[in-house]
Amino acid sequence: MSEVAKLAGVAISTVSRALANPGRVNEKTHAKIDAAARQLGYPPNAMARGLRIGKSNTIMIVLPGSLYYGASQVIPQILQSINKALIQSGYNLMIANLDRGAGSERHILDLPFGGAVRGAIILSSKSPEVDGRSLASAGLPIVSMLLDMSDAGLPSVVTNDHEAVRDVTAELIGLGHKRFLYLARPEGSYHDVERFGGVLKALDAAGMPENAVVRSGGNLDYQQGFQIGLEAVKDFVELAEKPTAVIATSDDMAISFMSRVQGLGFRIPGDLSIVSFDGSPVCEFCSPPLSTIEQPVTEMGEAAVALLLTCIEGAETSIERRKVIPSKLILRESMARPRIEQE
Amino acid sequence: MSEVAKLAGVAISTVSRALANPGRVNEKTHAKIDAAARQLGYPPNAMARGLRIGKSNTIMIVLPGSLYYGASQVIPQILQSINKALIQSGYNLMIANLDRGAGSERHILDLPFGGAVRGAIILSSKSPEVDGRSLASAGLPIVSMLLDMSDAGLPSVVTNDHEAVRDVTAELIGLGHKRFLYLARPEGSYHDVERFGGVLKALDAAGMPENAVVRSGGNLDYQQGFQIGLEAVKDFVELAEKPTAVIATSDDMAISFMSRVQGLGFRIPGDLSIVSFDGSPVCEFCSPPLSTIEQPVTEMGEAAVALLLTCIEGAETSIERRKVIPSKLILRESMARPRIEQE
DNA sequence: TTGTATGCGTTATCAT
DNA sequence: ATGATAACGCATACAA
Repeated sequence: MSEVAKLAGVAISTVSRALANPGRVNEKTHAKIDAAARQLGYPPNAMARGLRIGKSNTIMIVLPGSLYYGASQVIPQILQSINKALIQSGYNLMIANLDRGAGSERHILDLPFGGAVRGAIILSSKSPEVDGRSLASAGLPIVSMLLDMSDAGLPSVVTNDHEAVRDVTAELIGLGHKRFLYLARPEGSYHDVERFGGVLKALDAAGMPENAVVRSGGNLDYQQGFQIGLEAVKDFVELAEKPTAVIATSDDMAISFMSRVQGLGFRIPGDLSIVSFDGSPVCEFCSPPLSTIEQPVTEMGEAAVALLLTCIEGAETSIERRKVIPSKLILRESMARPRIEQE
Repeated sequence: MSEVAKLAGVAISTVSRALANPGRVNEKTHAKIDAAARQLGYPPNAMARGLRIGKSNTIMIVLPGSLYYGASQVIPQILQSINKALIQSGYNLMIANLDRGAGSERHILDLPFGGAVRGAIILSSKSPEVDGRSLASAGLPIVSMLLDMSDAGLPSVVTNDHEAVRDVTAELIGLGHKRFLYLARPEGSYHDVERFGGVLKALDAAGMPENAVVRSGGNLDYQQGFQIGLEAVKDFVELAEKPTAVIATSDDMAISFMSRVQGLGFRIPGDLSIVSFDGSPVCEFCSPPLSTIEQPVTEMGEAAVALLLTCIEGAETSIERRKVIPSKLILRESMARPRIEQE
């Protein structure tokens, strides 16, 4: 910077002003400085700037390991939309994986406490915590995504999990289905509560009993979606009264379930209708093409960034605590009327 | 840090030494300093440290937009393995998307030139370049991954694209196949050259003519894998002499091709054998289960990190220019003998 | 082994 | 509107 100042014939502080505050410097000198900077190929030093102003321009995304598996595109799409939105506002994106073991938690916490990051987008219900330090205690703006953590004080961006599942269940009921198999996420998790609640709501609205739906997979703490689908097939074959519709809470579960259950001779959608959650592009090419509830992850990513930047840039106005972006049901051949009317 | 020094009753420089160079300080004082630091919850400031030593501890991964789509898990798996390996060595991972438009290129270049990153892992053949600045000219250690850029002077981590495709083609020939359809990546790209070269090599070795294989999809510059598969179906139906085997260069292409072509009444593997590339977990649940060449992306990520850190930490020894990690052919039902012997 | 002092590149405060 | 200067938090050369 001092070289730029020398070449432009001004003081170093003037250069700083010209490059940072576009308004506070004479137009002519500004032009001279710009020219000098370009000529010298002057690159502003991010760390010096960060040290001086006490703030970084890096945002951290906290991803649980469980999100990394499967055919859905949530991780790539989210990363892409978030990064794009951040760059437009002059921020960078840093990845923080929340794996098992204190090592990753410590690393995640070192980032904000070391002043390296300015804000965080978190996609996990459990926030890292070690040695009494937590993400929240770092005094860092945090936005939750996918999961509603607004009760814990975190602005959240979610989709309408409950209503979407309720609606598709109602749709299945309307088609004539009376017994359901529900492939669950870990029991008690946000998504499990919301989505299974949607099933129960629809049953209730139709005057059907809660035991019209059988759960599978929810007792497993952490695993691949494909595995849940395979386990669910075992549960399915043991059921005396076979469900005619399956509601899966991820495309992976649905895909492995469908594949295996077809191998056992069950016809889809003849014997069994299936609908799942996520909206992976690959669902279109399953046989039969799989109905799925598409999560608008791109929009959710953009909304999360917008919310986070609002927190960071400290708009006086009270920030939104919870933003819901509706999902979209994509109907395909895997859903139909049950072939055999029950009872 | 000064507070820690005061509490421990030592000078600030001693604290610095104790925390950075574990050897150069008395054991007793070290303990005192550690205690004081813990008591105060002292977090070292990453930016101040970076400014002082002139180096950052952040690594950048440059991802082309084209990698983001599809059912394969390359992006998540690579990110996970790279990040894990980096953390173990005390580095952080920053994402840089190489999208179309100069905006993203400029942003990518600002990172190294601004001193924000210490090294880069690049998964694209075209390195960003704007205003005469390029990634290479930033004087930054760079490692290429997936693509062999060792000719351009970049240490590279790749899989054995050529040999893997050659071998699987030979396997198909051994099964009795005589005509092939090849679903290509963008023509002339590294992967296209390597993999299609493998097909030709196998044909040659079997004394078969080059026109035993028909290419599809390579004329398209940039698009989703699924789309290539759909286009290929159009090409396929127009062929007078139908191939009996399809070699796809991504699972996405294979999945959409297989889905559509089955819809037209072709039987797999009866009428048509299919093998693809990537090793996505979802292939196991296709109907029929899809043979695929599994890219060892996790090991490749780890190797890329190891290579990059070698460059950074400047081992005197000459660094490896090209590391090949072999892929693994996963044979499933989509490959079989052709039902109808030709001619 | 430990303390003192300087500088990394930038921004902000205070003069001019 | 611009220039001089201090300070951000840390690491190191040097002195003790």
